[in-house]
Amino acid sequence: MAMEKNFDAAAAEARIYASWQDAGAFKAGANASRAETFTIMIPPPNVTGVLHMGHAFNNTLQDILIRWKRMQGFDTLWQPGQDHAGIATQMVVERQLAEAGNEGRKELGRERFLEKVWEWKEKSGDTIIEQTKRLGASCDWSRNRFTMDEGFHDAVLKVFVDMYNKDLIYKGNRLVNWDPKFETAISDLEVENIEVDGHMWHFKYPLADGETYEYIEKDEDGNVTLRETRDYIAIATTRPETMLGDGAVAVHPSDDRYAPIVGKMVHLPLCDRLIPIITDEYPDPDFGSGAVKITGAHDFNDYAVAKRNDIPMYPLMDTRGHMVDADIVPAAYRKMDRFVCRKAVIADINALGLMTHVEDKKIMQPFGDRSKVVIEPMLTDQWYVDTKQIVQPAIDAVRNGDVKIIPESDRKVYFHWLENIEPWCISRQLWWGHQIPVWYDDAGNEYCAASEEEAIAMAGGKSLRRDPDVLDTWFSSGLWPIGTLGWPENTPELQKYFPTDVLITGFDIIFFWVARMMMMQLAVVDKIPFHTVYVHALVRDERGKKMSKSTGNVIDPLEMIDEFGADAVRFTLAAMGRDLKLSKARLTGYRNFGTKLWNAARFAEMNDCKPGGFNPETATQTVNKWIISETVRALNTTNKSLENYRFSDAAMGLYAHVWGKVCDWYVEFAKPLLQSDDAAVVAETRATMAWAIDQCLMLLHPIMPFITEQLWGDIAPRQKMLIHTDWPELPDTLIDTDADREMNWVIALIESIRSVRVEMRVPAGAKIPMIQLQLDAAGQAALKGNTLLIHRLARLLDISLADSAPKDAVTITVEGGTFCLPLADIIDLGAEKARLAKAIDKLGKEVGGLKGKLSNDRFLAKAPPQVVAEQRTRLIAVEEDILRIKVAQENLEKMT
RNA sequence: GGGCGUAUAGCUCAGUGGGAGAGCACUUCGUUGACAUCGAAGGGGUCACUGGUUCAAUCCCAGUUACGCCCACCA
Repeated sequence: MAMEKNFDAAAAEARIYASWQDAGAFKAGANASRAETFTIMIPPPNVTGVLHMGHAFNNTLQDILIRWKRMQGFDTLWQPGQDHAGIATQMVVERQLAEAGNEGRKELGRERFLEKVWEWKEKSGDTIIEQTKRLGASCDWSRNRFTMDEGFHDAVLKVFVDMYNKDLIYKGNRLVNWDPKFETAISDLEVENIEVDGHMWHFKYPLADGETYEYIEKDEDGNVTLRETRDYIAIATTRPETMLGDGAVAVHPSDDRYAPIVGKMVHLPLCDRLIPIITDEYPDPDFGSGAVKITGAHDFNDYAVAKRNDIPMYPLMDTRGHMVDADIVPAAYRKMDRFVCRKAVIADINALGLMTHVEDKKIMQPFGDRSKVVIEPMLTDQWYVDTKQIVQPAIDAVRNGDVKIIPESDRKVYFHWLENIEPWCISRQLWWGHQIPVWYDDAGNEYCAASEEEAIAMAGGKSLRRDPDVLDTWFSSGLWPIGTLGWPENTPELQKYFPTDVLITGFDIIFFWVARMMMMQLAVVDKIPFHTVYVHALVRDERGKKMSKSTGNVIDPLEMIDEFGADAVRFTLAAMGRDLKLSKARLTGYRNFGTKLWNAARFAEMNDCKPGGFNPETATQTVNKWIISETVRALNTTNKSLENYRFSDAAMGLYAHVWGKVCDWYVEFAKPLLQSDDAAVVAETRATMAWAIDQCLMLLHPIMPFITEQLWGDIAPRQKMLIHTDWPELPDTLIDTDADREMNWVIALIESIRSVRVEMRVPAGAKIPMIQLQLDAAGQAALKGNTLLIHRLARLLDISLADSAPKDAVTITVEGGTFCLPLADIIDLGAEKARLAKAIDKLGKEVGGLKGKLSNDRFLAKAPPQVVAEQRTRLIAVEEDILRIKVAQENLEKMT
């Protein structure tokens, strides 16, 4: 069997993935050889979603950990699933219906619309699963769950009922963030405050009955700066249309300007209504006029003021943000859209001569994160989780270390939010979702139960109607860890895999999801949902911009997989570290890395390097002992990096090992050994080569599963697929420091020779002689043991001995010795002089620094002895090197 | 307004209280029996600025500047 020249990722990936699945390789507990479990819950993507780079990144990290632990023999479970994503999905389906020219949601009615959503879910729900598979994700798909599965649904309702019964969930009439596009309440987290260009309109509200007062403004020193008689109070607003719902004008109690008129009434323009001037701590005397119109039903601050002062609140708008058709709104404005109404109000205030001026102003405006329309505070009945009652355990668990958040800085973000938590509005006026399990009788009494039958029974057989609202999607995803494992049944899986080990997620859902899972799991089963939360950054484009469809800078992971292969995409994502700027150049580089590995394996195959039965302890050749040592180091680095979630360290460490050590040096070193006359040397080197490459495949498998699995099978018949092969366990006793030192010396010598050759413009193909001038015992041993390698890699003709350098020779210094290359015909004296001068200069600076330190008494007195010794040793080495170069310089002088 | 974070080579980023690193890009050379998706050799950095702690600071501390992000009800 001859290996292809390249790994044809496109052809191989699907086949390899299928072979894993056919073998049940991903199943919970597959390949388990120990009792310890390792569990990860996938952050469930939207069921109608498509895979984007964020998913690709997130899933890659999870898969790396799962594959690593699975190979180590842990009883692993990577639990996959999808979220029903209430608003997002309802939005998608509504858009689909509209595009297809079908009846809309309202025309269809709730039941038929939900049928459409389920149809859509069945049709498109597998898309993201198939896409996730292309990435190589080794989830246990046989356990795939959906947040609206029957069992999951039951769990969600049970939690609601339990929390309702414990008064952790209540219904309240208060101001909520209302999305006029989707016509539903949303939670604080779903509101994005964005700074926009806006205006501040300054109005006059006339005092009732034509009353006047003396308005006096003073500066900081108490000097009067303005004194006039006014028959009005000045107010300012960014939202003039809300004035129709004003219930009062508030001023600060300490504000002397308005003291004369506190308690008096003003005539609300455009409305036939008198409203009082009240005092409250809320108005800031230094801002605007210091007087604030109070619209309790349409502003969160005003709501609080109105509550405190018992000011009536007048809801002005309907669910779509249109002015209501009711007495509170003057006839002219009824049914108007809120923004149309704003213009009309401004025009009419102007016409009345009550507008003093308009100010251009940057204002913060709330937008729905999905709908992108301006959020309207609305007074409605909604269901709330009384988060303050359940938040403390979630704070404590992180505070006391039961749950680790990585990186640490995100702990602060987590604490800050939880310590200032507000009640969580969980009802949505949507149709797609878990319908709230509360029924009402005609008198309006509530019956909360897991089923209609129970509710009716509770109501004594009365006929009931169910609350039409559904739950916030995050209420159900907050139960993801226990819900997917079969809670409330005490399933074997729940007992075994819960609490889970690590949650890998983006920082953008720390509040939405992580914090809520913590609160919910602790509230429901009194256990933490996971031991560790690894929070990663957002994937950005190469200029650091957030990828978004509207910016048009989205890099589609599937296209990247098509172009570069899943392994390259995975390696790139793993290697990028915490900050994620994605570029094709890196993808190309890591695709090339796969090819490099492939070619190293081809080399091994061509040279009859067959794995099996090799015990690295038995290696005798220094070169082989050296690569074994390096392999142990690579293993240790990989383990340590992955244990600490240092994915990029793991990836880059393996890159450096495979390319920089195995391919650049070991393969080259092995070539002469493989041609040795000594059959034992050939056999050992073949075995070591095969072993070293096998180790690379095993270590790389979690990051690059496809190419490594393919090579694993191609190289030899195997007992098990690579995915289930035991992760290497190599003792540190295999690290041979003598071999290490020797090979590093050899490498340094070869590099020096090569460097001189290039600088002296020796033709790359030319073989040249080298003269050994002086060499210590260690050097002699290293040289003797590796003559063949040095000859070949430095392209030497021979090595001879001499006491002094001949004319026209270039000196090479290495630790413990001096060599020279006689280059009579080619040497460029000027270039050589410059080279030596440069080397001396560099070393001279270092000597200066070292001597400075070592002659400093305070350094000698206070620095640790070990550091002092180090510096001394180093000084000696550098000085020796300088000496050797000086000899070379003298030689050169003699020649000229 | 509050909080958090970042500043190291042209680019993207590692890193450590004691000799400044990697990948990519760049320059020169190369049909070396695995690999041109490659090889060899190079150039390139006041480690943002200022001050402090220390025998010693790119690293620790304080401040400054710039950028990024999160949270927040200034009408």
